[in-house]
Amino acid sequence: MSDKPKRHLDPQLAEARRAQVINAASDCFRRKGYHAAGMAEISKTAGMSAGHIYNYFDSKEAIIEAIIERDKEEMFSVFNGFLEQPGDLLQIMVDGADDGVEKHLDLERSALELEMLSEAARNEKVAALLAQSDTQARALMKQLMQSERSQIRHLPEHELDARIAVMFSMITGLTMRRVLHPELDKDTILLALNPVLKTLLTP
Amino acid sequence: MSDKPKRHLDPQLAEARRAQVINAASDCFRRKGYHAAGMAEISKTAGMSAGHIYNYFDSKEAIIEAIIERDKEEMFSVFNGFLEQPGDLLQIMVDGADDGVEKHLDLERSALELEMLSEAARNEKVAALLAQSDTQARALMKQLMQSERSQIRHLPEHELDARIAVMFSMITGLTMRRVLHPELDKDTILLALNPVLKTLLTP
Amino acid sequence: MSDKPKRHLDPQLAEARRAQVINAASDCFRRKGYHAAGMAEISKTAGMSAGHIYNYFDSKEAIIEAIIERDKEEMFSVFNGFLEQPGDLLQIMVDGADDGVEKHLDLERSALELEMLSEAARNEKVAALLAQSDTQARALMKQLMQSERSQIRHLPEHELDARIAVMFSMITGLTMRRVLHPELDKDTILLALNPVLKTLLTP
Amino acid sequence: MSDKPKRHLDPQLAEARRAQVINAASDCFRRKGYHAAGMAEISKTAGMSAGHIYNYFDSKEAIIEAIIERDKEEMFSVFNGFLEQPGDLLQIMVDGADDGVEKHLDLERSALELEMLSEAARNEKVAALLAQSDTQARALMKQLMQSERSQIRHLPEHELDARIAVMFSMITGLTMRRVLHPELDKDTILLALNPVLKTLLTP
DNA sequence: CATGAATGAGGCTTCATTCAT
DNA sequence: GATGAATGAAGCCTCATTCAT
Repeated sequence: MSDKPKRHLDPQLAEARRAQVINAASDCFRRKGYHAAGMAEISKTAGMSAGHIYNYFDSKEAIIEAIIERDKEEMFSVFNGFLEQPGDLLQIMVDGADDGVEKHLDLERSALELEMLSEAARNEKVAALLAQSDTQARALMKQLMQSERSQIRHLPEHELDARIAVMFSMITGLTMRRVLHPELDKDTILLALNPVLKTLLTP
Repeated sequence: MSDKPKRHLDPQLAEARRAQVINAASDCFRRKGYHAAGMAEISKTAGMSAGHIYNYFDSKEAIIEAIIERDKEEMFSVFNGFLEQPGDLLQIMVDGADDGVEKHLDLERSALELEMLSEAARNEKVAALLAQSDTQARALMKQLMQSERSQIRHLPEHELDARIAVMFSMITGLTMRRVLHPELDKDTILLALNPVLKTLLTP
Repeated sequence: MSDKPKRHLDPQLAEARRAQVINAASDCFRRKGYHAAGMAEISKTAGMSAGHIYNYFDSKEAIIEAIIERDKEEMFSVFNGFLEQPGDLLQIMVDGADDGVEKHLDLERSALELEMLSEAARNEKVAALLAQSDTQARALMKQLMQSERSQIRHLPEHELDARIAVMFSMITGLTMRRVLHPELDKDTILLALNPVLKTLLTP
Repeated sequence: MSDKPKRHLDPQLAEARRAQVINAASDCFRRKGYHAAGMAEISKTAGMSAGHIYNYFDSKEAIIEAIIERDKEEMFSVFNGFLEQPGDLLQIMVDGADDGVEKHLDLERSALELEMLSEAARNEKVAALLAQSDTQARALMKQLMQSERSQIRHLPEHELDARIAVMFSMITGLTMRRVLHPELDKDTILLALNPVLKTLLTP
């Protein structure tokens, strides 16, 4: 598939450059969307010539793939935070919802997530990466649900899977909501979200 | 704004042609995305020359706007179906969820909805149309929730708004879910969705 | 060249239709220019379907050719007016200049004349028609200059040709002037034009 | 207005490229006219890809504007030549007319000037640039007429303005004349032009 | 390693012209 | 005679990608 392994003499510098590009592209995609953000803008934001970016990424598409990879890692740390936190799972989630809703209501974040999903609908590689990320997130969530601190640790797996699917749907949906309904505020959401979380996290 | 009202002598033919284009464009946007689908492909799919499309639509953008309008009308009839249906609202929604989840899990439908949301994130006109459609949908939902057949008709408005926001988030989220998690099936979802609906539709 | 003689059953009607189109196109070209005026607009202005115009003219180009032909005839009558007028030629021309300058300062008229000259620079047929019209105008002018009422009727022909060339240049130039210098008014022009006319029309 | 200043690292190269495009476009506009000359042809003539032209010009319109600017500068140097030349103004102009008429009779030059005027009749920006150029030319001419070497330096300004308008009309008109009357030669024109110049440049 | 000049395919849109009715 | 729906070539412009330096 890739004929050009593109070895770099200084792997550390290379990694730094890749990060520069990923961050810059991330910003640009957020602001303008994947299609509307041009390589020219990305290169300017990254402080690097357009041509040089191709020494680190095979294509614009490869950049969005790298962003997904990075976001997956961010997601891991969020879940790890939950895993390490003491106390009842329901309480953790309800507390986390406060921050989480705020974060997911961020309009620019929505835009980027939408771009990626949208791209996934027709780009197999992107779809595979996102699906993989989602699978791992669900696995981590299930692990949480089966931990000692969970009131539903004894429910059958299939039941847990169902609850996770619905819970994740809700989170994704909240992210999208902002596009359609920008005046919606965090507190309103929490008013209805908390009872739903309770439904999903208690037997 | 538009100097060319472009009256058509045979309004029926004109409407048929518009529908041809809207359907063709829907397909193309689903398959390739709004940006990637070219007018050439749309025109071929519609069985009509590219130039001729411009006798019915001012621009490619006008086509996606028409699609949104069409979908809005479809949404109205779904709600009207609910409004005319007898019986307890919770029961209606739980029954409706059966069909609804199936419909929303349809991968092609998801792709098109994603395209539109995605476009909305940076196209104000599209955003406005979708927001308007969403506002009306929420109003209809509130009307349902305040009808005699609803167990929560006496809750404060703000509470109803919150529940609606979360409920709609979940529906949108389910639509997106399919992209990330294609092996998810309807019955699994209903397993967890029904209790959540109950939570949202009872005091 | 023309395979389709296009005989019309009712030649009078046909001529009326041609005139309709010529007048409409004349207006449109004046307002928008030859290229910018579309057949759609011309047909609307003419009160006739676009397709039907092609029963009377082979192409858009044929229309501008017909306009030139019409204008040539207008030009004839102006000269005929001069020929029939009594009195000294210089006086006639000085008097005529008053009206003429006004007419030639008309901005829309300039636009149409410019369009035609511009088209002539690359369309042989148009060039030929305009040249023919110009040749006849110069011949008529020479006839005037050689008439009894002219003070310069005994100058050698070559001298007359030269004066005509310069005089016609000035008229064309005044027409164009309006585009570059719109605030220029008739009286200012006459102030300098009359002495020049005198120079050209006296020995 | 323009978000992309498009700085070029090597300003000399950039200027050379701009000149390449300007020259190529001049040729194409002459031959085919502004509208009929396509970017494809211009790019081929310039020996440069069509896309690359847009690194130096924002649009096709910007190219014609640059041509106007270039011609304005040429015009300045002609006037500066006159200003620096010693001797009586009338003599200078009569001598200048010899070269000037030749230059203005050049068919290709005419074609381009016609294109620009023609475009000015419906493109405000082009009209403004040409008008500005013309205004400056008239100012320079007035300066000449008011210099010591002029026999008419004491005439009232309004009288000078009038003479300038008529003189410039004549020059523009001569340029156009060639299109209608190609067999006209320089000597014939001078025969009548010199007395007119004398009329305009003496009290 | 790094640049940005250069390419060229492809995008949306317009419009003179044709033709079935 | 008359219509206007339909065509399709051509137009201007954008942008991911390459390559000489």
